[in-house]
Amino acid sequence: MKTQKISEAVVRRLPIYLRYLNELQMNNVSTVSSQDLGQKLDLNPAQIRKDLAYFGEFGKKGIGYDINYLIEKIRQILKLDRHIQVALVGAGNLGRALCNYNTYLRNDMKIVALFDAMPAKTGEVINNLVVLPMDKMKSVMTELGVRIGIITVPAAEAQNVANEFVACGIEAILNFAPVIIKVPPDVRVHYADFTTELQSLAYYLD
Amino acid sequence: MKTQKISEAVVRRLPIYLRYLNELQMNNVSTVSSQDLGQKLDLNPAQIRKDLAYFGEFGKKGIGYDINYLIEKIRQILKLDRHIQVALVGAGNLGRALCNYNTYLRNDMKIVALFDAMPAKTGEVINNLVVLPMDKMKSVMTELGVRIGIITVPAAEAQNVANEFVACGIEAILNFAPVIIKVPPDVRVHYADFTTELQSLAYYLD
DNA sequence: TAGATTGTTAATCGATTAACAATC
DNA sequence: TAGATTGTTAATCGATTAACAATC
Repeated sequence: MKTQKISEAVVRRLPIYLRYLNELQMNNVSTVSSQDLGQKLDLNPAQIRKDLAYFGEFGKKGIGYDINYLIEKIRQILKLDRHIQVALVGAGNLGRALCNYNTYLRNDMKIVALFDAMPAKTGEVINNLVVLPMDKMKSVMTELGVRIGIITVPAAEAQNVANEFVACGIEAILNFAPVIIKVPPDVRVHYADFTTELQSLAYYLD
Repeated sequence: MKTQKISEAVVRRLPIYLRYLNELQMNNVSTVSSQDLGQKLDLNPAQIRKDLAYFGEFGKKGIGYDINYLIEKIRQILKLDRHIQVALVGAGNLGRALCNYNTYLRNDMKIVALFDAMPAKTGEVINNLVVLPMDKMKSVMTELGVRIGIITVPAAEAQNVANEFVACGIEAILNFAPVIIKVPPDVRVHYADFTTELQSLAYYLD
C-alpha cells in the first residue's frame, strides 16, 4: 500500500466491486476470479486485477480472490471499516428520499443530522431524524463528528450551504444541486445530478 | 459535424455547459469566452473549446461564444430541441422525488408515465401522474412514445424492470438501483447510484 | 502434474493540455 | 491597429488492455 496516487476512476470502481462481493457473500460463495467479476460488472478482468493490486496482493494465483477477505480489504481502503457520520441539508422530496437509505447504508455510513433553512420544516421528523434549523448546524455537527455533507437544496442556495459546511469543517460534500460549487482544495466534492445525467442520455437516442 | 465518434466524457460535459449558459442567459449576458466558462465550471478552457469544436464552429475569434446561439446548438446536439418522453418504474420515495423535477426539466424532457409493481400503489397520484400497474406498461409506453426509462426499484428487481423496458423498445435507461443491469448493446444505460457515490467520497477522508 | 488465475510489465489507446496561427 | 479569443495541431499525460511469467 505505497503512497502512490490512485486515480479517481479506480476509487469509483471499488464500491462497485464491494457491492457485488457483498451479494456473493450473502449467497455463500467463497471465491471469485477477476474473470467472473469482469463478466458480471462489464469490466475488463485485467483492469480489476490492476485496480486491486494498487492496494496489495489480495488474490491467490490459480484460485482467485477470497470473498470475505476482499470485502474486508476494500472496506478498509474506502474507510468504511469505521462509522462515518453524514449530514444532509435540504429536507425536500429528494432529501427525504435519501434519508430512507440509512437502513441500506447499514454500519458504515449514516445520515445523523438533517437541516433545512425553512422555519416551517423545522421540527418535522423524517425517518427518526428531526429537521433542525441552520443555526444549529455548527454545534450539532461538531458534537456528532460529521465529516461528509449532502446538499439537496435548490441550485440557487447550494453555494451558501457549501460555505456553511466548510465553515463547520466538513471534509467532503455530495452535491445534488445542479450547479458547480466552489470550496477550498482540501474539501472533496462529488456531484450527483439527475438532470445532467438524463440530458446526456438523450444524446444517444437515434 | 462529421460522423466522428464523440467520447462519453465530452457528452457528459455538454449538459454542464448548457446549465451554466442558461443561467447566463437569464442574467441577460450575451457573450461568454472559454476562459470564463472554464473558471466557473472548473474546466480547462482548451478543453471546452475542443469539446464544442467537435460539433461545429460556434465561437467568434476575439469575442467568444454568443450565448443564445450556443444554447440552441447544444440543445440540438443533445437532442433536447424535441420533446422526449420518459417513463419511471418504482413509485417509492426516490421515484416520487424525481417526478417533482418535471417542472425543472421544462420543455425538453418529461416523465409522462409512472409504474409500480405493488398493487397497493396503483392509482395513487404523484405530481399529476397516476401510478399504473406493470401490465399497462407496453400499451401506455407505445401510445405515449416513451424513449427513456428510469429505474427506481430495489436492486433485486432492477434487472426485471430493465427486461420489461427492453421488451417495450426502450432506447436508454437511467438506473438508480445499486446493481449492474444487462441489456442489448443498442440500449444505453447510465447509472445514478447515490450509495457508491458516497462510498467513494469516504476514500478521500483523511 | 495440468489447468487456472494472479500480479505486473509493456503496448495501446484515448483524453487533456499547451501552444499558436488565424482573425474578429 | 492592438488586444482578445477562437479552432486546431502537436505534446503530454493518464488510463485501459494485452500478454505472460509466477505459482496455487
